[in-house]
Amino acid sequence: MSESKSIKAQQASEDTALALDAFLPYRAARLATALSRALAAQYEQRYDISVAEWRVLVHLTQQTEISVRDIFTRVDMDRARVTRAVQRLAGRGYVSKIVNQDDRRLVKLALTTSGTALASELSALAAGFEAEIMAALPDGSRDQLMEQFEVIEAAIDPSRPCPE
Amino acid sequence: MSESKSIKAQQASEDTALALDAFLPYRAARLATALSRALAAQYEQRYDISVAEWRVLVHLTQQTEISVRDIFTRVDMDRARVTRAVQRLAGRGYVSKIVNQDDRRLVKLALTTSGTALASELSALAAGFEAEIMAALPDGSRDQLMEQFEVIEAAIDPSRPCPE
DNA sequence: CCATGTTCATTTCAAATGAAATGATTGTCA
DNA sequence: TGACAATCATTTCATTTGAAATGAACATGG
Repeated sequence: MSESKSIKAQQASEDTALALDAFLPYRAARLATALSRALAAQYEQRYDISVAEWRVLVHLTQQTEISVRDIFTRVDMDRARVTRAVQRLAGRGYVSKIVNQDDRRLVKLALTTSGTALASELSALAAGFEAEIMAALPDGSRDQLMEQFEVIEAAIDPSRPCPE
Repeated sequence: MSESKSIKAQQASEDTALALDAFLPYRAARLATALSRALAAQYEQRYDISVAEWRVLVHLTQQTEISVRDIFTRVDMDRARVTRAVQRLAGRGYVSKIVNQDDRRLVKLALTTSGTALASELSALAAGFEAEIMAALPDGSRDQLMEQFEVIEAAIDPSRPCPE
């Protein structure tokens, strides 16, 4: 092992050096993938459900009779990704797709009976997962976090209600 | 427009309904992609650099004479992704790759002169980006956020120093 | 010194991804 | 009414992704 191999840990031009560990976008990405992976590990195998499918399911738990567009605009996913997730969920009988007769370009999505059951299980699992994690933080941290997330997102996206 | 089309906003089994907007993994993912996209928009075109390449560059700003493994273990990326990012950076003359003579399986990566210059520009840009965002939050929020991220990651990953 | 097992970086290959194209439907406005 | 634009879901296609395979170099234990 090249122990004292003159570890030249050369800090390239200190003035501009950026500590990646303390850099918000990087840390946010790391946190998000860690959370996503840990949660997915709890259902992907057991239920054979992808993250995209999970999001569609949970979203339909809140509002049903909704279109593909309604989902991908709200759920931060690509149109194609939502379409595919819905296709697979429909193929497995968890979601029903019927053409909206008022506007036949739209599709009315809804959970089937088994879809509702599945969504309930997943929701319970997810709630438990989150509770377990938040238990490591002091009370109120959750609301505080959400509030901070909200502010940051607003600061990023100019199309948001940005007072000033 | 099907105004009063009996929007049956049916809340499937309220007890298990999960508010996606208040669900930490979802919000973290949304925040991360928003940050990543906004930042990438500032350099991807101008410098023709991907997120993976950006991470490698910035990482080499902190420690050089380092291997591919050192990077992907610390930077939350796949081995293959790091290899590819390094390949492209090397091909464009930003990064040098030399075989480590003490252990010829390893590669010693380092920024070239132009790589150092590019990294400096990108670091400055990134720092500015972050500062602009953090300005929307009260003082101290940044450290607080990082601390919370740290705790959450520790709560997720059992392989971390989890006192108890 | 040899055999076996590890650890690297890279490549392979199948699956996921998303931007743009498509086709079907609706809105608009002359 | 009819041409033209807009909107929706889906599909296409080229790129990206990551898990596993590969090959090269080292470590270990007989």
